[in-house]
Amino acid sequence: MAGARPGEGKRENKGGSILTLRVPNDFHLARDYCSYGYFLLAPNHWDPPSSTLFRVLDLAQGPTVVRVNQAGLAQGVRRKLDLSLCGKPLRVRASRTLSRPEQTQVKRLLSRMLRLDEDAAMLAAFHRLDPRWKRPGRGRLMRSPTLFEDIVKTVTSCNVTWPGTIGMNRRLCEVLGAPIRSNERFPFRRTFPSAEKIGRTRATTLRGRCRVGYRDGRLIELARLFRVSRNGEAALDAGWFENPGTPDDAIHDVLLSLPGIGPYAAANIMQLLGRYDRLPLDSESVRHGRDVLGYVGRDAQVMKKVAAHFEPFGEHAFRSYWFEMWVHYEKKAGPSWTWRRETDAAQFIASKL
DNA sequence: GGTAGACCTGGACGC
DNA sequence: GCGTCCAGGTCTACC
Repeated sequence: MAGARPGEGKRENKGGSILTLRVPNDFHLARDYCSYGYFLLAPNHWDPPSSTLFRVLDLAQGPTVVRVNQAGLAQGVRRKLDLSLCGKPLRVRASRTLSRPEQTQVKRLLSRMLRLDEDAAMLAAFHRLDPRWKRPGRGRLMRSPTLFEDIVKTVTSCNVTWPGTIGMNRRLCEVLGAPIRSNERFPFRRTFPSAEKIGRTRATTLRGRCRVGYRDGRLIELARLFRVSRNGEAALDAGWFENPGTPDDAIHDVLLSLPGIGPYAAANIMQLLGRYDRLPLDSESVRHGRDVLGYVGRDAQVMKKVAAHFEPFGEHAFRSYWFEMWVHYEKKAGPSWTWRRETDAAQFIASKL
């Protein structure tokens, strides 16, 4: 189990707290953080030369930036991973001094992002079913620190090209995010906006300044459903979605009933919740079906063939599908941990892949 | 249940 | 620099 025990591995640096976060034996920060496209979306930032993850977090006593490294890493952009780093602890530097509860909060949020609590038995089962990913150690998929952010990122990735998604997320943070208090230079200085903040934002602001287009009303509705009221309750309880005991079908049905969420988005949010049996089929799936799997026919026919191709992977279908596509991207653009957000983003358009 | 068209933005392209 | 076309998933109306 990962995590900094209270009082363990914690130091005060001149600018802020330093924590040590233990990780599972097979965890590699560069490989496992740069495993899903959201690692390129604000307020996440990956710095390839220093193999450092920067992230603005909204903590109990205000926003802070954390810098995360894995112990023993070498400087400079490297195409080949040093897998001997697997399992080495993470060094987390905060931009300010954190209280004890905030240290626990940082641990919890980073653990969700990096899937440090991923079920080891499930990972092993995935590798048995699809041995292609055992040796490279692929299995974890990066996600956001909160379910709400994952949902907003999914909605802003629908019906838009990837550079558009990058722009929407950057502007959501710039316009609605809470600012950090620090004179240091960071890639981002504002949090991802909370459900409370988006829920009380005007549609004209979302459309005009964040340029989310017709998604404005849908994002506000979603935010109001996840917004915690004064009595501490929300119309939608994130804990219910995150609870492993909640049946897959129940979650899927609720997701499909939410504004802005159709079959693709619902399946994608399911995988972000660690439920990998559904495939979020979209135009990328069709491209993959044609270019990599060699299928022919109309889009709908190719999509059906892609679904049938991954059906034997059962409850691990998404991971097999995703890493197959991800390796294809890496063949075109180099290893994901060498990608830069702004300059490499344009490559991730179906027509160019 | 299946299909068509509208919804927006940003990039590519032609002039 | 301007106008046009196109890509992208969801939603609604219609058959």
